[in-house]
Amino acid sequence: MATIQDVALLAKVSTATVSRVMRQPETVKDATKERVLEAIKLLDYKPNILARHLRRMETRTIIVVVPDITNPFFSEVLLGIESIAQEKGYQLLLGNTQKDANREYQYLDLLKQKKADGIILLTARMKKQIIEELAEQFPVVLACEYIEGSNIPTVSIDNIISAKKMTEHLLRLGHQRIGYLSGSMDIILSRDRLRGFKQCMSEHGLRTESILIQEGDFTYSTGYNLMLKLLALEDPPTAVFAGNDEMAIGAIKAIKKLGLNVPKDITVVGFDGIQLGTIVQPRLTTIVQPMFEMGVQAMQLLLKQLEGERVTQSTIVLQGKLLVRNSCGSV
Amino acid sequence: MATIQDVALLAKVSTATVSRVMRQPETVKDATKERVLEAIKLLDYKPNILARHLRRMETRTIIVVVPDITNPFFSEVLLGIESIAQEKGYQLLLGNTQKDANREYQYLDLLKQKKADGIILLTARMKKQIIEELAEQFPVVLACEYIEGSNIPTVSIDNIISAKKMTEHLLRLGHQRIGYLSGSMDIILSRDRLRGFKQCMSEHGLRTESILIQEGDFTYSTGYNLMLKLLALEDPPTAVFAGNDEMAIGAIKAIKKLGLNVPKDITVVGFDGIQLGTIVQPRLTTIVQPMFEMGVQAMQLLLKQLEGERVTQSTIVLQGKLLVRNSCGSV
DNA sequence: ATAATAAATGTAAACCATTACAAATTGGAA
DNA sequence: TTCCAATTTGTAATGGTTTACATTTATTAT
Repeated sequence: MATIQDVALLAKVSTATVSRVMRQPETVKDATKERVLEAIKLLDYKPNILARHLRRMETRTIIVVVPDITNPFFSEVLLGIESIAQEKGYQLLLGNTQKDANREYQYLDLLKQKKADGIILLTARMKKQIIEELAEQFPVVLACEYIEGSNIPTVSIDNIISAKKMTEHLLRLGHQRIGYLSGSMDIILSRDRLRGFKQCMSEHGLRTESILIQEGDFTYSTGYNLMLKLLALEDPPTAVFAGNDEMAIGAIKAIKKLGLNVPKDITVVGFDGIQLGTIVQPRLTTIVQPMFEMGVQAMQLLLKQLEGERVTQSTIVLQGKLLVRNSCGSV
Repeated sequence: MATIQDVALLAKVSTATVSRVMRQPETVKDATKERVLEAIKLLDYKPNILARHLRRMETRTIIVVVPDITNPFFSEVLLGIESIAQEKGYQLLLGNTQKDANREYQYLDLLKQKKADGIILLTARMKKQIIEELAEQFPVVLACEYIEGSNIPTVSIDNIISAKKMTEHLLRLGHQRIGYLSGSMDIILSRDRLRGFKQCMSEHGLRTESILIQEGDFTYSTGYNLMLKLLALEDPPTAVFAGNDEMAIGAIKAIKKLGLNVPKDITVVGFDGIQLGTIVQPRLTTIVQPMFEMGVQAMQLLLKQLEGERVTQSTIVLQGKLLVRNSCGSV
């Protein structure tokens, strides 16, 4: 494969000139430029990006750490990130972790080793201190999940307020006995959603029975299983709020399995706004998160840092929207 | 950030020795090794991967070109690729194209520029000749889609045989008038599936009416729309074979919309075996592709090439499995 | 003790593009 | 024509690691 030397030789100029033709063509005389371009074409020369990376100490690559690529929620955020990255000439290194915190650390190392210029974390189960130290030295953005009491740049929605909105909707429909299917409690965002639910209930003078609150892990199957549990109660809830759409859909399946109807017998609502919610029967009432937009904003926040701006105290909070469809019986 | 020089200085050895401690510890005396390791720890030294890349002319990165990351089929294949890559210490550079052939070319360039050691194409809409030239020089693997009459290493299922299996199943159930919803015809795999369908029909002495064969683009919405079209016929089919699950699910939705029942009134079957097929009502009869396994095999095939083996004429054909569920009424 | 071999370490080139700085060329003004 | 400034081009150092080859040190056999 041809190097810049070969081009220089063929075009009878120095390597510096060749480099300039590629990076700042204005500074090279037209005649020379043409000779060089011709040589480049002739040799099918492609600059070795590794050498450039080393010399310029940047890779035009960013790492995106994702807990699970097969989760449509994350892939939508990823798409948002990608759209901006692409536009600005950055590549994405996929940091799939399968929810394993150890693998998160591996990607941090990769960043330290300069394999990438920055990192976007869609999940952050690592020790707060470690991420903060990293963020001092490298461009870091948290998206979706965040870290309590840290001032690392973050993009998310307000899960507490959003969960309240949904709960209020259920209360408006007359429900009083509401079940809650939570994601795993070691994720801040599960806790926030549950908090919003509980706050809203108590603000309306209603107690939340702990038996009605079940902890799952955001998957379809736990939604299904936990719902069966709730249905087995002596006095099952009249409505169920699931911490995400997948669990809600699992819950609906469980209800149907027992020959009951959603929303006639039991109302089910979700959280996230994935496409699947429009396909299932009945269509799922949910909180729509601006997934793509979150990705876009996260990338833009990272870009600022990549361009040398010192970004602190910048937490972008987007709106979650209540989307009423059929699964709550109000339409 | 500390360099190898700093470590060498502190440990009072040469940079070569430091390098060796990191790559072949056996060749360094224990006492020296310890001194070096201590220095590394003390300075929190992380080798600059860019320099290593340049020197060794390898990046331990591979590009995966995906037409659409939000498609669950591809993300499952991606997961398979990732599992092996991870195991062997390779990173994945995400090559999302949004089905745009131009963007495929961009990723080829990236490979030529040495940003990665190899490439796995989950989509290949480029000119055959260009890919073949590339494959001469770099490790390339095609997965899922393939290129006709090319001997680039490929992993796929036999779409013709699989489609035949499904068609036979429908015929066994007594259907004679079968509709077919195809993916876009410019994709080889759509053509293969249709071919399998047609072959099977004619082998059983049945004609395939062209009005019953509709071309879509593998999306839920075209499945829906095309199904409405078929239902509007004077003499609609008693069964519909969709070229993929998404379209099948769209078709089911359309049938339900008109107040008809699947499978009682019309049978619908799909192709792929995505998780969604188990969630919809009725559960979808389909051909299950071993998505994860395809990813695994593709990565292994690439690995062989990365390790210097000259892989030719190796086309891995996996089995698609007929999975009978409720949507065809035979259970 | 000495030679021969093996093991451990060091030296310096290589990887290739970029860029600070120096040198050469060009153009215009006096 | 001469000089100065602006433009264009070249030289060589730089980035940090790896590794072929050379050298030194340790080990074994005689």
